[in-house]
Amino acid sequence: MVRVTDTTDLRERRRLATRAEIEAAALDLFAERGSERTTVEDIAAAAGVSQRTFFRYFPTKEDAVLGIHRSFHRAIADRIATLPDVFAAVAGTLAAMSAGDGAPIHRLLRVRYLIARDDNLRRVALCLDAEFCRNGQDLITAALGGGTDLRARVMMETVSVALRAALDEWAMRRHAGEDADLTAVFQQACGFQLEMFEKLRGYA
Amino acid sequence: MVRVTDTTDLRERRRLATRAEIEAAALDLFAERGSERTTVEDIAAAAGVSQRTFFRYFPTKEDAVLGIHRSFHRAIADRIATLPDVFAAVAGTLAAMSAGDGAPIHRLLRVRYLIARDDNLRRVALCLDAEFCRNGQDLITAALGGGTDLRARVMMETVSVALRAALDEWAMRRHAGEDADLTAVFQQACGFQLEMFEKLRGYA
DNA sequence: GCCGATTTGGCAGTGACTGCCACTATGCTG
DNA sequence: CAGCATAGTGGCAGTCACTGCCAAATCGGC
Repeated sequence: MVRVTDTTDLRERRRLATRAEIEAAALDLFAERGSERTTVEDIAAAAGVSQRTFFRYFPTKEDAVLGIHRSFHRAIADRIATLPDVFAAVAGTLAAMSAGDGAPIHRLLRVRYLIARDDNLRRVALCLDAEFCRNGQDLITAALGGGTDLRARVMMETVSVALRAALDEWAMRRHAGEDADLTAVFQQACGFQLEMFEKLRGYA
Repeated sequence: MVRVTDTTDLRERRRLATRAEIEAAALDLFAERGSERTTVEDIAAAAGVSQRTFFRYFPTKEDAVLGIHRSFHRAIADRIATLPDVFAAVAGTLAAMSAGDGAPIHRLLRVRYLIARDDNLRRVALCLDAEFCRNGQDLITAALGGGTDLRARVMMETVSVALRAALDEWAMRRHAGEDADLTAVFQQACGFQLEMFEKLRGYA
């Protein structure tokens, strides 16, 4: 996504270039000293723009690095909209991403690794996940028809747990040198959930 | 929890009274105009203290109303520490609370209803839930022994989903006049999860 | 009634973010 | 190619959350 070239409009190109520059600067600074010890002024200066301009591109400093996160959510939501099986939608997106040219997955890896070690960033990412769940919830209730809103919510948030945990685990393992597969880790996380409910069936 | 009397120390009593006053003021103001449209100055003035003093009692304005939330988490964590079955721990806490004198559950009801309608508050509460999950995760790995940290995380976060959804659903229903039972709603939420994984077993 | 510890308020400062205004650059039009 | 509407940028002032610091008041024990 977000290809800097591929557009004839100079203004548009410039805009995308600036955006990319800010994102890169934020990524570097966050990795270096953490998001809390980095000010918007720092990021803006590193990207060669004013603070005011920074806020025209991103609403918060955390948002500057969470772009892939957002597009990742969008990709999953698109799948959910067509086939309303949340597990399949996530697994499919993960597989498609792993099979792709590698750029998005590398961005995701870097950001997820950052998130895993940065409390502030993790909080913000968690809120984004919650937003994503609300969207997905609406898609599911729209597709499967109304009735219990609670069911759709629980479904979305439950896969979201497995997905989030898998992303963190994957990022940590990859950073440690292992060549972990995202889809595999996700399925492992789902496996733990399944196991929980296998035991639970005793109660209910 | 937080009994205003029951202490001989006058200072301590005063402190608790001030704390309770601030909490009540925040609760009222948040209910009236939402947490974002309420400033710390507003809360402090309503509670009859300075802004500086407010921040000696609570680190953020959102924290002023999330006290029960915290003690609720503590109660669950205590149970997990003794018996490391997360479902049982949550269900047990819920049952004990419902059976109690009613004060904590009414506070919880009010706050949860607030949270369900206030985006900002919901975000903060979600972050508290995440913190709670991290604690619980540590307790589980400590009790059940190490190995996969991922499993403990997934377990905690998965029950947390059911719990959070149940709390919201319960608060909404109760506010609508129905006399919904928290434990029952929680079990319903868990039931939806179980159902998900019953279908999932086809894939795996 | 005095002393040490606690609590409080005020004030200045930082950092996130917004609204406003003037300035510049772009790209379209005659 | 000059001229103009529009988009993009920077600066500035302002609000709000939150912190550190210092002085005044209060409390509890002697």
